Amino acid sequence: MNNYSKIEINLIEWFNKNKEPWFFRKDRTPYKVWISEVALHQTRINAALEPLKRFLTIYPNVHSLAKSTEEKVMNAFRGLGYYNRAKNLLRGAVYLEKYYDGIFPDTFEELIKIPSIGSYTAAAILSICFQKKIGVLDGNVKRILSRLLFIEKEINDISFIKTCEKFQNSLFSQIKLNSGDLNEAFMELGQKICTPKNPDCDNCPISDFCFAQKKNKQNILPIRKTKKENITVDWHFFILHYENKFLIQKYNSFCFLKHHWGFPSFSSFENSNENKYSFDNINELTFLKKNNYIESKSLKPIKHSITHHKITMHTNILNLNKVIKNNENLLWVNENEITKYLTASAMIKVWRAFKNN
DNA sequence: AAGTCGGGGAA
DNA sequence: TTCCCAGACTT
Repeated sequence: MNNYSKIEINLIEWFNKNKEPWFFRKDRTPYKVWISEVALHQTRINAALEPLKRFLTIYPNVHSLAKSTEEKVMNAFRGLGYYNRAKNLLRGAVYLEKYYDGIFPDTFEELIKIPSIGSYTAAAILSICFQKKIGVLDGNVKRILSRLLFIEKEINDISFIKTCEKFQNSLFSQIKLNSGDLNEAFMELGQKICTPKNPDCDNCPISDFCFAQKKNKQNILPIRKTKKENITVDWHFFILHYENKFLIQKYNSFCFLKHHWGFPSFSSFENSNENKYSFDNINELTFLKKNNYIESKSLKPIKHSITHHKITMHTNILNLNKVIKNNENLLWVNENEITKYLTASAMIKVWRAFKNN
């Protein structure tokens, strides 16, 4: 038996003993695998479980998703972050309806043309749903292979990827068991054993084949690009209160959370004197210039982060004595309606802080 | 090839 | 607290 076979058998055996009974592993239709994989991109499984369940309940199939709207899909995706994924899921569903009558194709070339499906998601769908012999290459697998094969190239370097793909082609071309299981085994190994820090090599089913482990260098791999420096940001929100309503607006061209609904706000950045406003024209919100409010109050600042921005959120509550006119980007809503509009975690944090105040 | 986009869990 | 990372798209 060659090493590829041993790796396959050891991994599958380990997976059968240790796999988690995630709900999204029960019904492996291409649609559910697609949505699940996209929801799990760049996020921890535990954090994604409830939002994913909710999304699949609201949109149980391609057709229901395809006929929805961007705003509703983003709200169904709330809590998961990277909301372009939600918009791309909608685009993907529309594309599937238009070109495939809602039925998933089963080739790599066709799948990656669908919005939101890249090489990772295509390989996941092909192996899990169609038993195609193709390896997925996500962050987990890259980390494992960097150690297993001792790849000292920077992760995502073209030669790093080539080395991984060459190994996977050899492994999967001679696979005897289920290729979807083998892919999931790799990823779950990355979550539980071959972790970013302090991998648990003693309990690793393939440590006998791991070159990094032989050299005791598993902790220095994979090699990553030096990360972008954090930027400190102060983000000021205005909760405008008039009778029973609150003013929210669409962030069409703001620096954060584009296309989300939120409270009128502006950000100030370190090393910059220029503030970014969530409203296009400062005259839209005359309260900032004139004293149109009866009383104001501030909440305790809240910490938040968006990619490399370290944000302190400041909330000002203003009780107005006259209403600011609506336009398409400004909306007065009551407490019950507002939760339908607030999608991003940052905004929900602000709203909760206000409610608990 | 590089920039962008959220969020929470681990250390 | 700080650090870390489970892709795809646009330019």
